[in-house]
Amino acid sequence: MASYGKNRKEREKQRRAEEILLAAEHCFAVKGFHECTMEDIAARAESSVGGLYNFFGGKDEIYQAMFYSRAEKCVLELLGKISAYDDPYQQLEAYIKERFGLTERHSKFFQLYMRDHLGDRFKKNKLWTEAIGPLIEKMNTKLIDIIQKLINSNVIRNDLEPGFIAGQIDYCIDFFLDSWFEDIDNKDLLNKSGFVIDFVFNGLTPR
Amino acid sequence: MASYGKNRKEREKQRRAEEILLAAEHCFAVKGFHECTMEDIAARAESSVGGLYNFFGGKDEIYQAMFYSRAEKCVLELLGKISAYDDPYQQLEAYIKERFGLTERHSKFFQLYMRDHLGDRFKKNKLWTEAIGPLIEKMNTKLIDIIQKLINSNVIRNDLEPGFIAGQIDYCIDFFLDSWFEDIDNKDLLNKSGFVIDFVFNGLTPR
DNA sequence: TTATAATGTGAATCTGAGTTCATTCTATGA
DNA sequence: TCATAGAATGAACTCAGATTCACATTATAA
Repeated sequence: MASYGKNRKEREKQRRAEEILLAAEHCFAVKGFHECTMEDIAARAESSVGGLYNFFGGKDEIYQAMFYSRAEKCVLELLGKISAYDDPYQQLEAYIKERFGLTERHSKFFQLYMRDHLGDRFKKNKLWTEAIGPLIEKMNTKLIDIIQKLINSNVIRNDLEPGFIAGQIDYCIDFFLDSWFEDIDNKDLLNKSGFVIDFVFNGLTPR
Repeated sequence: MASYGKNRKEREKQRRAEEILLAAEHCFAVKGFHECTMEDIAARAESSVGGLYNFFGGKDEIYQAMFYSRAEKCVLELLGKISAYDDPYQQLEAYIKERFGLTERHSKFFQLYMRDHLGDRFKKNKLWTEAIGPLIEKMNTKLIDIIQKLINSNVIRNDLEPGFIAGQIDYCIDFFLDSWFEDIDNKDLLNKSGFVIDFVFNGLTPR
């Protein structure tokens, strides 16, 4: 049957495209966007340079397709984990734990994210403003929402902006992530979430 | 007198070279290393492309000369401010305040630093490992030293690694810096140092 | 089996940007 | 005034790397 075969072809093509994205993810993460060549990607995808163009329009398109699909997946996973809880404190814990989990599971992507996109934020290019930005916004909104509930129930002090608190929590997490990347297989990240909770709630003052 | 004229020439050359670095600093900060061309720099320095090569060996050399001179200056300024105090708590305050001050005074440089070097850390290139790394190390050692004293005198709790605390403080500061860069002329940074102190010492728990 | 479409290949082409260089300009010092 | 050295200029050169393309291979469907 014609349509059956066509569907299989479709899936096959999808699969091959995904393999290319996987290769690209690795190469971009290791070298950064500019230093990574189409040959690098082709080699890792066990393809020829020209072959890549059967699936994507060019280097930029590969980068964007790969980057966006990863970012979207991460955000969905994160929101999924949070929604397993009703209690906002547990949600906050889940958020922090899952930030670590995501980084462990998608370490290549986050390596790339840090490498290229802490700079790209300033560039305000299309990929960022139209695709990635909204995703991050969505996550941030969720976190602020949780924090607001914790303020209302007097678990968190009420004299600070929820947005400010959300940012500070994220940066505390980022500290661990950055340290982890500098010595990637030494320590397991998941266990660090307790430290973050402790630090952001109790601070440095002795008890 | 010959030697007199020669010295003036020297100084003139120095001055012109510094102008070029200033132009380069701007261009690199705005576009990032790869997107910034020699023509961009030449235009901003009111020079021709070829003219730049009378002062520097090439694009890389310009970048490195500029980057290192800025980094060195910043570290010296920071250490200078700290050494004005004997009391470690005041030193910590001075550190935080001066981190903000530096960023305000050298905003171009720090914009570039964030753009390119949060990625370059992973690259471990020569500029980083031999020049910038040691500078940062020096600053970090100083901060850890201060924190250790505060732990000893029971101003800071003693159940956390000083290195960990130093990192967390830096990341709290970075949060403000990043926010500032996203809306650069809105808020004055200097006033934020109180927030950092408050947050890292008291945390989120209501009093 | 064979026609056809899809995919793979890598050498050739194109492009953009860093570097070089022959030449011109400017300032110094005799 | 004139000779010389240093600086400025920008067109030409070079080269890495993205893209294209003519051709080969493979898989599907009749």
